[in-house]
Formats: sequence, C-alpha cells, structure tokens
Amino acid sequence: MPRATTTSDAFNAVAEPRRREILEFLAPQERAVNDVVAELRLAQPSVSKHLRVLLDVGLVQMRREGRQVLYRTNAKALQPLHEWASRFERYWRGQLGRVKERAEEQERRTNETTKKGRKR
Amino acid sequence: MPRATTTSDAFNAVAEPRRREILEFLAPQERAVNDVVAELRLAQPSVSKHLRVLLDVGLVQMRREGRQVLYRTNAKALQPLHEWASRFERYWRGQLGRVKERAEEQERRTNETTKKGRKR
DNA sequence: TTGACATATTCCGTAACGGGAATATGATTC
DNA sequence: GAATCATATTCCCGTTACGGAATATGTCAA
Repeated sequence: MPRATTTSDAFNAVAEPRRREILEFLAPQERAVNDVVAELRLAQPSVSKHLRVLLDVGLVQMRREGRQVLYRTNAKALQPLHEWASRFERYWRGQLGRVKERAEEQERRTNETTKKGRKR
Repeated sequence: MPRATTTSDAFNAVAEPRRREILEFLAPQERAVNDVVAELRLAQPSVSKHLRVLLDVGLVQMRREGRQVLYRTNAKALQPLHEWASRFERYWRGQLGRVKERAEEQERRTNETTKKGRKR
C-alpha cells in the first residue's frame, strides 16, 4: 500500500511545506490565485494544484469573482490537527505528565515484565 | 519533485495514521516493540519501519533493555506542529477573526450590489 | 555452540506525489 | 465573433511511500 493520498485528510495535505505557506498567506484575507503565485513565487499550475488539494480536504474555500477565483483559508479545518497535537501537551510540559509517567512506568515494571518471568 | 520523504520532518512523519497511533500509545510510557505490535495489531516489520521513521525525525526515543528495545514518544518534537496550528487559532475562534471576516463579507456585498459590471 | 526470542533490514510490487510544459476551460472586453 | 486575461487540467517523469514476505542482526539461555 502506497502512501495515503494528499487529499485524504488535513494531516496529509499539510505535510507539504508549500501548502502550509499557502494556508498562512490565505488566512488573514481571501486572495486571488495570481496573488499567491506572485507572493510565494510558485508556478501558476503548481498553485492551482495545491489549492485543489487544500480545497478537497476543506482547508480552503473558494469563490468566483469575475475572471478571478478567490481563495481563503478555512481555519476550522485545522482544529483537528491542533487538538491532536494538544493531547501531547501535558507530556512536553507541566508536572502532570511526569507524575503520570512515573506512575505508569512503575506499573509496567510490575506487570508486564513479570508476566513472562523475565530478568531485568 | 515527489512528496518530501517521511523522515524529513514531523509534519510528514505524522501524516501516516498508524504512526499517529503509535505516538499516542508510546506517549504515557515507554514500550517494547512487541507491545506495539500486539496493541495496534500491526505486522512486526511494519512497526519497526514506522518506529524508524519516527526515530529519524526525533518523535520517539529508543533504549535497549536486554533483548527488547523500548521506545517512548518524545512529545517535545510535536511542539512545532502544535505551534503552527495555533497560528490559525484566532481565525477559527476569537473576535479578531470574526470581525475581519464580517468586514470582508460586508465589503464583498457592497461591491456586488454597487458595481455590477465593473472592470478590475 | 546451538537454539529461542526480539527486532531490524532488504527486496518486491503497486500507487501516489509534485514539478514542468503544454493545453484546456472560463470570463471579459473589443 | 476574436483576442485576452485568469485559472484549471492533463501528460510525462523520476522519486518515494507503504505493505508483505523473507531474511538478517542481536541478545540471552542451556
């Protein structure tokens, strides 16, 4: 099985650095495709393709305005990513993480290691 | 250019769902490889490979203990991801985001009604 | 040693990926 | 209509992904 498609979810879509840049650029205000091209200095087809991916996973929204197409970041779609990372917050800071860690470490030693009569 | 390698950074490493599961499992306490295999019901070589990727980007740490190799999540390596997502927090909640949104919505509306067939 | 257990690596196959170039679609103006 | 501007899609290419199966490495025990 190959890697999951970039359009499968926000995690995959955001793995590409240029797409992250695009999201940052489109977050404060909506912009036309050519603005992205100019600002990030990417080829136009490349931008269109990245925007397509972002659109498919709901990370951007789109609106037609005359000849141009305006895109904007849909920040809500980044919430799951943020929340997922937040689950680890307690482990990189704060005491709760350490205390719990220590307690479970303790339990592991007594349970798992003993289950097969292992030494050490 | 193909997609960046999974070992290039945390974003790419975390794009794979199984690796996220592994990180969750290894966050509270360190575990042997076989524990991961048993708990997540993955093939052993698969787990070893995923752990290798996670190790390369610093998302887990490793320690040998007799025959087994114990892994644990290095939560600090997830901080950049969390911080990146946090930059969008103001856009999905909070007033700044909404105010700006409303302002633009307003402007969009005025343009549409006022200047119906203009040039750009 | 030899054998078992635990984990890692290699090789294979299929399936994206992302860039570039060319081309297609869409909307506006003349 | 035709020309033009703005964006999207298609095709080709070299690279990488992940899974499965087989095999290799490493550690302990008898």
